[in-house]
Amino acid sequence: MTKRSEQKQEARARILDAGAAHVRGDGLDGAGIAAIMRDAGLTHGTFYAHFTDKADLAEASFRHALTRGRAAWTRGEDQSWRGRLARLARRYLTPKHRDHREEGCAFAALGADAARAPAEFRRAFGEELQRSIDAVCAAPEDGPVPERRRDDAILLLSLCVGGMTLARGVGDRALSDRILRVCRSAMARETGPLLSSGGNDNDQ
Amino acid sequence: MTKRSEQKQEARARILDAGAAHVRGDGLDGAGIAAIMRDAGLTHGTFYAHFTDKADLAEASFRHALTRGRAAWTRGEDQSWRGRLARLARRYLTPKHRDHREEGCAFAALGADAARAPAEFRRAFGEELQRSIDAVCAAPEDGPVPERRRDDAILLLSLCVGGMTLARGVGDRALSDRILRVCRSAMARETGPLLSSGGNDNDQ
DNA sequence: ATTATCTATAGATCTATAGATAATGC
DNA sequence: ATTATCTATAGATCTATAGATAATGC
Repeated sequence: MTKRSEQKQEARARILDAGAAHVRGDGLDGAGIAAIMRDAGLTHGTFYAHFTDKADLAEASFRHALTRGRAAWTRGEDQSWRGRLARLARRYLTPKHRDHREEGCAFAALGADAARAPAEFRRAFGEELQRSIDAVCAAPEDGPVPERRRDDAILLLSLCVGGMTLARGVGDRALSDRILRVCRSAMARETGPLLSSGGNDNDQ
Repeated sequence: MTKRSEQKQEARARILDAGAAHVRGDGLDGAGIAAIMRDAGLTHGTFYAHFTDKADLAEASFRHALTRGRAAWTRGEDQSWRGRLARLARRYLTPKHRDHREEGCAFAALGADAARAPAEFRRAFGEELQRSIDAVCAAPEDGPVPERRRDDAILLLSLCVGGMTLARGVGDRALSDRILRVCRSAMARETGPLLSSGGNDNDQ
């Protein structure tokens, strides 16, 4: 509203952008407040005027990253369930995504970290995953989402996260590329007629 | 050989056991040398008589965990490719495995950590993954492993790691159980006739 | 005499806080 | 006068090292 609160909100937005990048790039522990604030163009100490502590920032950055990611991914021509699946299959398991985890999927970037994180962060992880499942399933104009389709979304997201996790962990480039290729072509197969729901449960 | 070197080797084995548990439980960064040495029944300072530095222990612990895991998992009656697949499908995506990551699969426990680790660790990650792929594929008495079957192993391991990663990250127990259930039943389906290789490429 | 282990600590890193400064708003 | 930001630092944690101790082996 006022110029002052606008200034503060802009600062907070810059901290969140930097936080989302650092958390995905360096992990929940590895991301340091000093480096995040430097990237946000502020000094270290100011941090505590915006967030109560590091855990607060970690959760906000995680949610920020996923909200942005879903917005980018649900944007596009084909808003149907199959269209979204096809976009996921095409864009997720790529070398580009693998090589830029600081701006990629936060589930893959922070999967192992979340398992060790406090309950509050894991609650956020679950809520965001639920939203991502819903985003895969529900085109806005569609009716209620059948549970079988939700199961399919869970399966495909699991494959995406697992394939990306292994492809990123591996030092050998050839093996890493192969993991992406194998999982991507399975995605393409699955988003065809092989899903348990037949992939077209909404079209009967 | 001598009593002295035996004593040292036993100490090293205890450090490795403790290291494998801490690294999987607390992550590469979270695992502290002091706590590991305490669990091994030694004092902090002795550590450097056994390993050059923390990175050395991290890699050795990671390999130790996977070597042990494969030994436990390749033991059993049915040593065929389908038998091993079935065992993987039955035992990996379980609540018990999810709830005890300190003694479970190191790929799932350290997936995100590996992506940020130095090249040396990622080389180890790739080599161990290659060994695990081979362990899934190759029953000792079988002939040469067809590449299609290796692709299937990569796909199934990716699904295992991804499902476990998400199930562990999620705070909500019901959602976590659902992820395990969905991925496990897909595993069971895939280890049936749906794999690209037909699951029986060795039986024609 | 050698060596496996122990005690003590230096040095680096990181979170969080306290007090100062400078720009906005009444 | 209020508040967004900055400077400086306390306190905690962790890796790594140096020097001492005690058990084994020649």
